[in-house]
Amino acid sequence: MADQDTFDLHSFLPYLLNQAAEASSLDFQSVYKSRYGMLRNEWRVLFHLGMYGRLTASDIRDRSGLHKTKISRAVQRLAERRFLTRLRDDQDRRAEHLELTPQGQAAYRDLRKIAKDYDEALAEMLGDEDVAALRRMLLRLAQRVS
Amino acid sequence: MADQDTFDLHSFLPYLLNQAAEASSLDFQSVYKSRYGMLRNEWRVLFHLGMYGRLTASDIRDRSGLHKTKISRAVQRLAERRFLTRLRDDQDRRAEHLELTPQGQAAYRDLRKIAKDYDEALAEMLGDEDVAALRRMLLRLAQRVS
DNA sequence: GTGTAATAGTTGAATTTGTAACTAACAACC
DNA sequence: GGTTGTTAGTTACAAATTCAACTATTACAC
Repeated sequence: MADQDTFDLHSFLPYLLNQAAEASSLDFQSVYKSRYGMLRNEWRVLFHLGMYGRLTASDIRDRSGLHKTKISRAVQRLAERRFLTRLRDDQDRRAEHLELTPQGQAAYRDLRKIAKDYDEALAEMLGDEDVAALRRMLLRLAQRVS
Repeated sequence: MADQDTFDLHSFLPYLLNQAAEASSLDFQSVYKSRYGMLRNEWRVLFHLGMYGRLTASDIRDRSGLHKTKISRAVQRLAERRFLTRLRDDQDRRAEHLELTPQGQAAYRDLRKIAKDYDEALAEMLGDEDVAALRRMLLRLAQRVS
């Protein structure tokens, strides 16, 4: 059992990444969940629309890597709750342009502020570590892993 | 829309962490799924037992942070497939001691080798970045975020 | 001992996610 | 202008996760 080999689960990158991601997600989740009853995919869609303005579901998929069914359902719920409006494209009637309502924009600005503060708190927690290098490495890992 | 403020979703740590974690998890998932038909919680339980030897479900919960229902169901499936055995404790008959079968140990060693190689490939992909610092920071974030 | 609380682990119902199939609209080719 | 292929987005069904309730056992107080 547990024969000798230098492997430690707790320094295995996929495991570490998951633990860190889960912990920070849960923290931030409690914010958008309690304040706006949103789910993870919903705040992601909200943020994309908040940052880039009017987009179609496909635009969001291309930018976020989120699967189209997740986007479809997130958009549905956000529309029901009047955070965004859907506008059929006249040229291509398959596509829909999504845009935040004033209420959606307000929620975006509110959450963006909180996200920013939270991000800064995380960075501070890392003390004198090189947080810029952390972001660089995470981006690298996210972009192409295999 | 998108009014001026310095916030970028793509450098937001919880978002980056999730993207990186998801990408690397999916990669590694394809290994244990195709080779042993395991799910994520199952390889985690397998690894804990492989590394530490005989443990109870509660031990695993304490060490991994996994929820007890996930552990319960993972153990059930691993036992069905003869990767581990369950032994009722005589002193405390609520508790069960879990231990890998020879087959479970073989799977563990096989996956551990692959994990190690994969981890090294990830580190290599990061080139001359400070991977030790990355692990340190992730551990820090995982341990207590808020 | 008897009653109450705590712990180990399981189960069931409600949500959420993943996968694949689907509809509708456009594009391109003949 | 009809056939074939592609794209936008939705829906249906299966699988996985969450949450709360549950059983069985132990611990503690009196």
